[in-house]
Amino acid sequence: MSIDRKQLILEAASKSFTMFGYKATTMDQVAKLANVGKGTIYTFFKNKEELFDEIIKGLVREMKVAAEESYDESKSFYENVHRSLMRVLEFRKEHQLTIKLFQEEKEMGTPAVTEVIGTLEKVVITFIKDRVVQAIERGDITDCDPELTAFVMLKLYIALIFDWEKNHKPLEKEQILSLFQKYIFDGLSR
Amino acid sequence: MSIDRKQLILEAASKSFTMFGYKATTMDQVAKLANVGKGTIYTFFKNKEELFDEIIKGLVREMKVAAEESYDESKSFYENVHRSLMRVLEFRKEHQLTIKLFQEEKEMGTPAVTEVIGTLEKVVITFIKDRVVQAIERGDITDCDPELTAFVMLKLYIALIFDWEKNHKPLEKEQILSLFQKYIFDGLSR
DNA sequence: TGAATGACTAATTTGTCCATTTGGTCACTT
DNA sequence: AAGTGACCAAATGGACAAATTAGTCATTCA
Repeated sequence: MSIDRKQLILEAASKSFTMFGYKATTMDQVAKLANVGKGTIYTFFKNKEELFDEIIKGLVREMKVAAEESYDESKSFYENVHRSLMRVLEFRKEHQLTIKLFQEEKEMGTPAVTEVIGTLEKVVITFIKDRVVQAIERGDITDCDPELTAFVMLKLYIALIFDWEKNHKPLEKEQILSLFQKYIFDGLSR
Repeated sequence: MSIDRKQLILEAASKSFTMFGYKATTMDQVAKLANVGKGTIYTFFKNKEELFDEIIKGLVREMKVAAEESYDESKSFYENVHRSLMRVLEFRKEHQLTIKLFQEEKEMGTPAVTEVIGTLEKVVITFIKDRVVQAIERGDITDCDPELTAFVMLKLYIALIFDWEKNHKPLEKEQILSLFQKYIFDGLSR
């Protein structure tokens, strides 16, 4: 049996997207990186955008699995957020790709990237929202709008990961976690 | 004494920036709107960018005065944040301008606008930071990194004002205030 | 014989003019 | 002396050409 060409292509494309972004990676380049003919790519993927979407779908799937694995019914909501966040932050490769995509979205506005980020955010918010609903039912957290809460958590995460680095040195994983605790869970009041 | 032409120009430009953004307002247009000759503008302002900067300086000054007026030493930090936020949200005209600028920054990346927003954020963060330092000293809030806290507060504000509207109906002033209370001050924990 | 390929084509992007617009000046008016 | 708008140089936008890139398909070869 020959090597799995589809996998080779996915990995090559993923690497290229991470390094150069969506717009700047050419299909020729992906073919070269994957050591396959360009035509081969098109036997597995209808076009560039579908190749991109499949990579994102894979990323979402892995993230979801990771977040679900780290979920423990018996632990508190905060504990679970902590563990999920930790797991997500440890996905260096996937994380790097999303960072690159956020960059490209911000400074070039590539439509395919904008779209992907939109769905990515929707998926994440839906995921968090469901957990928030459970947490409210269980009485882990105070009553709140689950969608809005998920939205705020995601925005806080993005702000700490992407925006803070623009003018300051990056935050450590542990810092990000403790900031989540401080701002979202405990609050600043005495 | 004739009418204050400088003021006329500032108001006309401000109005035009608010309606069409920085790039799309022409100096001819501003002259027409202000009912002055184009040359007159250049007797008061070196160029378009300086005219823009003066408008922003004015906006910052007014905001600062408003925030300072609404500050009351005898009240708690949260109470003061509440009052300042309320005042800022009531500046319809200035608020409209900043919204337009944020839009232009996001979808066209006009350099002059990017720069202005950068300094605007710096000013706001410095302002909040100072208040946070005081609040910590007074024991109003738990110990925290003042800069990071100011950053988080600003980002939360921007997320609620600008980003939430992309996919949901705008939040009311009262909602925004209560969300600040919920997420930043009280926390979600029970 | 069918999976893989890369030369080929169509479509998109980039680069280069030129026409138009716009920021900025200044001789002239009031 | 303050104010102006015709004027000029610089920036911008649009039309067209050149170059790059996405996507196809006849050919190869295992």
